[in-house]
Amino acid sequence: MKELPKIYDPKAVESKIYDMWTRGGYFKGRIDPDKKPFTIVIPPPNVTGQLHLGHAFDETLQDVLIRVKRMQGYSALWVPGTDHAGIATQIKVEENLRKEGISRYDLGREKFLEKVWEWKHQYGDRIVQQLKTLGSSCDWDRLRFTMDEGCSRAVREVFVSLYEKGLIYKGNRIINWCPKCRTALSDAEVEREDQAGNFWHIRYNVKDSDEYVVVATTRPETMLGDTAVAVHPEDERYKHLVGKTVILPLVNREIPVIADEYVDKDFGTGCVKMTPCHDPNDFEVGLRHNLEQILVLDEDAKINKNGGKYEGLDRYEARKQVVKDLEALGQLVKIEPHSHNVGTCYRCGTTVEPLTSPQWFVKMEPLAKEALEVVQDGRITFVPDRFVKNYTNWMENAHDWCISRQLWWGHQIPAWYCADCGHITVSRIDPDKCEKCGSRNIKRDEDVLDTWFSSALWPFSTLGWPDKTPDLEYFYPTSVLVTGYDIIFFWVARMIFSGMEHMKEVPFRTVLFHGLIRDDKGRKMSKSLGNGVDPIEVIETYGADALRFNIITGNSPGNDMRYYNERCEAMRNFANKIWNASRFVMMNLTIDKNELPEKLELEDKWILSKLNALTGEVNENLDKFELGIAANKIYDFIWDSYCDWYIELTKPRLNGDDETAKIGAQKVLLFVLTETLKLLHPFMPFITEEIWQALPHEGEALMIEKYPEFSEKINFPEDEAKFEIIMNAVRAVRVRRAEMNVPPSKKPHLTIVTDKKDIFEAGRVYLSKLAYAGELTITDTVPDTEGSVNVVTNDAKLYMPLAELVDLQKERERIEKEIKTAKDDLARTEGKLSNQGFIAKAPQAVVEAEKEKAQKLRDLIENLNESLSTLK
RNA sequence: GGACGAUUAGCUCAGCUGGUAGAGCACCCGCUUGACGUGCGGGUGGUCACAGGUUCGAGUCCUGUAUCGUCCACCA
Repeated sequence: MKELPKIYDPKAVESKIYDMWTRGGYFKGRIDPDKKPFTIVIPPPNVTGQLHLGHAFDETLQDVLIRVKRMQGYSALWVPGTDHAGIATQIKVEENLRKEGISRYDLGREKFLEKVWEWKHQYGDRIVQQLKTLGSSCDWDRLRFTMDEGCSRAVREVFVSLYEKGLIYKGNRIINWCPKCRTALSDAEVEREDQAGNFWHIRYNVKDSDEYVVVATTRPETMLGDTAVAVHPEDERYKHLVGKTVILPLVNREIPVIADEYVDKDFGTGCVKMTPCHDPNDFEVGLRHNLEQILVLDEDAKINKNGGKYEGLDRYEARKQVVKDLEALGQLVKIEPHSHNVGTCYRCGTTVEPLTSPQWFVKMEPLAKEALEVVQDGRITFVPDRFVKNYTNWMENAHDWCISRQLWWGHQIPAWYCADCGHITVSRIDPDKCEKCGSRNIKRDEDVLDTWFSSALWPFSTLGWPDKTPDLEYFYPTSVLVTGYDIIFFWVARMIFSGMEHMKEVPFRTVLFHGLIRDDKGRKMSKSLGNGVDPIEVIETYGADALRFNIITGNSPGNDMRYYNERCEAMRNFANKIWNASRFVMMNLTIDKNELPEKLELEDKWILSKLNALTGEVNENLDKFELGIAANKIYDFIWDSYCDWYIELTKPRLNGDDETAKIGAQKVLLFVLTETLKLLHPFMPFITEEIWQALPHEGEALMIEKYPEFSEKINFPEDEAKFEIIMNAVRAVRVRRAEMNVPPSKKPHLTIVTDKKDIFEAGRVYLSKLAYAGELTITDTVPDTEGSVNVVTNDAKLYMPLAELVDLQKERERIEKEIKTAKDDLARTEGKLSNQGFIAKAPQAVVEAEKEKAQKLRDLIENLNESLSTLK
């Protein structure tokens, strides 16, 4: 048996163990008709940089699930991969170039993309490395990237097929435009924030009349693009103006007054300026009334040539100038402070500008229908289920999805425009001529697709789709998707309708949502705050197992959690505890086979039965995705039951002369430790594997051992209860001694008076050790108790001659106090039992438990009374 | 304007299908108990945000209220 160091050093074992697993090929997902598949596809981390704690959380949950299932005999596959992250990555690379003083335009598309690929290789590899450091048991042979050849084919196939079905269309519609990223965004990519602003009230004069209307706006510069003023059809104040025209100030354009239900009579002045090109509502109204569309902003959010003399001004400068000019003209009625909601780009935070632009869209309504059904009818389960409501609400109201991006990094849209006939050719293979007129004068769309378009296909594109691969056949649908609730709309929703549309089957059976990891003050971790925690640094300090256990415990599904180094420290201590317990077992081991002895002592049955109960509970909680509860139970068992009690209990046998007893203790120690390591392995894979390898074992690796299951063979509830009687006595003695400050070195003669002599006799060997007894007498008759300290439990009265420490008066008071507490307790219990409602309506088991409790209290009171009467 | 979450020991959090509250850290007392001081034994500490209700019984279910947080939403 090899000698283990006193303190567990994660650095010395983690990479070694990981290599061993890799060499063994244990991460490999194998198609095995005799096994059930269990599949997870990783939410692909962006290749923008490095992993953060949020990833560590995500990956740990997945690794626990996949390791458990693998041990339970499933053919487990965890597909790893990374995401090209269109905007995010492009921004990063552009920032990098800017340091050298060049822009992407200087390089040109082709050269720029080379640079991005370089970046991708560098950071993609780094992320893979970090995933391995965490212990992730991914099948690395199946590593994928959203822009690799296969995924790109999937994207192309989906785009073309949706286009053919009429579910993808190109249209000049209002979209969210980020002037900094210079691209269109989907609704999901726009974040909303309240900003302080103003309501500018502007007077529009009615043509050929002294009348005027006043409109209020938060964005006065957009008036340059106004093409109507709208009022409510029933609004008596303005009814007579409908059909007339007003003169748009500054521009001096005649625009009609129209009536539309959209206008709220009671809000503002009841008159709304209509800017169809720069407001989504106005756009809709404009369509209804056939209003002219005048776009006044360019892609940098500067006023374009339609803005007349304001051309070239930035939107905010234009705002100032417009207001100033209006004021000069006397058309500005008033300015009211008003906070309003503005959209910002989720990548760069710039205020987005709604504007009309020719873009590609996915028609949502037909796709949403089935996506809603599968979640409603349970074909997909959300954990926790409260997110169903969130999902449903979004899916029911989803607008068409703008999928084109004016970027270079991404999947280029497979559409070709004919310069001769204007036809758009959308094709699976690059065409060399227009499919309609045959002209060779065609040009490919420069735009790329939304990153999330390819992510949406991830569960099946990674398994080989659009080909009919054996992987796809066997591993799809995937089993569980693990992800943060923050990307339910971006990703989860879109995977669901994509799976249903292209695979005719759900992409996953269960979605396990987790929360966000925040800093110790509850703030979101972010670069700007500088409060981010690097998981790799944490692993350096505390070890991967400690980080994993920290993340898994003390947190319930779907809830955010705060990260504390202190907690990691506690988990590192736990790892060290296991290490030393194992070290103890190994030091005492003379056997080389893991098997239970023929004869089991009471304490053996107790620990085995406890282990068995733990096994049952762990499995139950894993089935419910309560990983934190499962992990906590293992923690408690190892620390409390195994280390603090059982190991101490075996010491007399291990150090004794009885060879059979010695071997027996070793066997149970080894058996329980091994089973515990199996239970713990998915949570703390490194240390458990390292220890298991050093223990007598059959098989190659712990990670492919069978996960323990509840077994009647080691289920001893009665013996468990009997042993608890001894434990209670030990605890009672310890409490008394602690109260009197008796040091462990002081070992008085202990007399146990009980009618359960056989039980205490069974524990004789270690009872004296744990209760610090010099000599031990177990009897049913009360001895001479002169000068004794009395200790009382339900089942025994214990006496220790510590005359010098005994103050009779205090002893009497203490016992009387205990009697009173017990009596109060009993009164409450009996009150319950005499309550007819309780007896009649409470479950049988609860009533029984209550009766048992009453009996125990009566025994205790009796013992206390006797103890009091013999006090001298 | 909707929806959701949180409110439990000094701090951070558990507490599943209702049966008089748990952990880690912190704090206090004691310990060279031959695995571990990253340890051992013992202990202090909670009217479970508030108000009602259902129930024999509620931290746990229902209805409100308050505070904090998140998401969704086209009021110009």
